[in-house]
Amino acid sequence: MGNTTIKILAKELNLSVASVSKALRDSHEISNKTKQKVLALAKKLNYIPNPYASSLRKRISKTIAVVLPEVADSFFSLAINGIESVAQDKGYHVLIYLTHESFAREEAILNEFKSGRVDGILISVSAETIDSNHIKEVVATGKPVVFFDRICEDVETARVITDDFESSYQATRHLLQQGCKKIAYLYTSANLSINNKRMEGYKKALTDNDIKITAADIILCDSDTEGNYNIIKKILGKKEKPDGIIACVEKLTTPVYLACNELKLPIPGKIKVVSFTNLPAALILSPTLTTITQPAFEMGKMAASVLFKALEKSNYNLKKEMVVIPSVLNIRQSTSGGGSV
Amino acid sequence: MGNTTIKILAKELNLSVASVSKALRDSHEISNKTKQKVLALAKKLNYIPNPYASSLRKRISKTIAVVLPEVADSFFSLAINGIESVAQDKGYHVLIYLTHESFAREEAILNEFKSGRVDGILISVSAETIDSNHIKEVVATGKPVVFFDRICEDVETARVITDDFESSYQATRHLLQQGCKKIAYLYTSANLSINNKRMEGYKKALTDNDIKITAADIILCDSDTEGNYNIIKKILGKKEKPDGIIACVEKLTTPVYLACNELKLPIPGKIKVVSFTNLPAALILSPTLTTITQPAFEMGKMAASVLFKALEKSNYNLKKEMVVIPSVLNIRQSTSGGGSV
DNA sequence: TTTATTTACGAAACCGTTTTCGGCAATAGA
DNA sequence: TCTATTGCCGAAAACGGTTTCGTAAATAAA
Repeated sequence: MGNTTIKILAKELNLSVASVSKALRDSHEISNKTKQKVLALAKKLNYIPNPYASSLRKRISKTIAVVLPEVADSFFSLAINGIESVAQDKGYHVLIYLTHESFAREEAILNEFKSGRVDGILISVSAETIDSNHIKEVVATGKPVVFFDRICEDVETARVITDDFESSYQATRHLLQQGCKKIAYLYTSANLSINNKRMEGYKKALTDNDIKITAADIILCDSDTEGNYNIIKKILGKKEKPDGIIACVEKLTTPVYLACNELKLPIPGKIKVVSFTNLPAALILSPTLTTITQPAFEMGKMAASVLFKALEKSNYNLKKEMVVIPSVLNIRQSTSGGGSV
Repeated sequence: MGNTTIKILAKELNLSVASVSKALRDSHEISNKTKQKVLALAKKLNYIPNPYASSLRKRISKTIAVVLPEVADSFFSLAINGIESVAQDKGYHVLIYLTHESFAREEAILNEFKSGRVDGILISVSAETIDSNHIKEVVATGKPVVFFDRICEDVETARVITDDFESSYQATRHLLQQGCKKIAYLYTSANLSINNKRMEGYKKALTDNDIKITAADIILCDSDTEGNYNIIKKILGKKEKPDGIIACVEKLTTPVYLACNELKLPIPGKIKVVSFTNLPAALILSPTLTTITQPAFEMGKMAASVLFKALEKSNYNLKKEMVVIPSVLNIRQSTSGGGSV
């Protein structure tokens, strides 16, 4: 397709390709008069530089990668919005990759980044990711990598996270203050940094309040809603059932509510519920849901900003960079009352 | 960063770069013995081809673009999952662009696609998009474009949509059957194909049931939740208030429920509600929400599949291609009862 | 006036890969 | 034995920009 190239512009203007290239990049080596002519013709012919030719020569792609587990829940949706908005501002393009929580895919994707396809990487690791060599290898090439939300503790690079420990601690304490005696902690993956931090916060709040931690109250859930529903129903069906629940990811919210409805366990009367979620619908659940909302958009934006700082000044040191943006506990009906109906 | 290139492999093996290149692409011109040696060394040195060099030479980028208004609600999140899954299967990369419902951005983004950065485009147009020349221009270059969900009627290219008219008709009829006499239709943008189709379905259902259409019942909403809340509250505060609501986009759900709560208007007792949404939380709202759920994931997947058909066989004709994947009406409590509490 | 410097441009190499074309040797066919 | 074919490989020209370096003319400095 007869796309206009620099060569065409050059011929048309009786200039060399070198001069045209420089004129387009506003080089001081080119007179204003010539620049005007070049720009005018470029505009007239709707000249659009071939990005790959440019990338090849300059060894810069003006592209970043965002690798995510999935874009199913509202957290990553909002994060993408944040990331994309700053990327667009900076004139960068964003490639998106989903690992679907698979370590193998994550490895393959990261490996490809050594090729120079992208200038920098934003990543939130999969739930299967225990080993982090694939990431370390990319970091070792000098390409800036910034973690957001789900990080690998043992990789020395920038991270943008929220205060998982602290917010989980607060949520647990809140439940205790509301009269809960036996709080269950629901999670979905044993090796995610965020889950561990949240679990630690939960445990700390319990021990700080002289409540001993019961292994049976820490419940590993499934990945599908149906399975989780059954798991939760089983837990809540026991004689020694919890009177409080912390759901550490958004998708556990629905099965929890469903199970409570099914078992005729009134929230917050018999059981109080708090969930890590960004769902706007928390406001219209019945009862309205007490949530810990993560600053998803801000985290995406911040992660991208940190990345661009590294891209713009090559000497910028990402190793020690760490930004913590606090989550907020929104207290609503699902945890109200002092244990009474 | 001393990335291994074909040149390095060639020197190491005493071969020409041409031969190495051919060996890597499994050309018949190269003996098996040589291929083995090349592959072995490539693996050993973790050779990763420079994608931009390849793209430049082959004039193929192995990349597609997905342009979306935003990734805020669950529809586009699910669609991205669908798209990405087939792209990854095909070995393609996906660039994501958000227009944030701005026509100007959409234009700029589309214009850039003439450069060869991407091989094909998946697009759901912005709410501001009335004129479609920017899309026609890209189509005219021969680059495959497929619309999904939000289409431009006047651009001749493939489209993957859902049955907006039909499902809206069904939803409206359902409300009528449940006893509604005055149904309000809430929408957010006047020039979106999907909104128009839905509105037509709504109108047709009314006239088919001998109910005359009242302009005041067709309500243009805002883009922010706060504003919508006020608008809806005003509508529902009037003496001649509706007894049924169709919310044509997901984000209208929360303000509708909030307004009803605030005004002590029981759902479905005084007013019945149905919403176009994919929110899993519809199940745990109180009352549970009757929804029209769009096959978001499937639409994304299908749109990508259609695009790849065009990418794989260049003679494939997208002009007439059109896939309609039906939405489904999930009847729940928010529309139950014959008008009684 | 002579020399030094600046201005404005062009030739050519280069980025890493792909592809065309040509050629040499080994094999097959006559 | 001589020719035709096949198998295997390399030289070189692309792809479309960017960048280095050289240079002629114009200007400034001496």
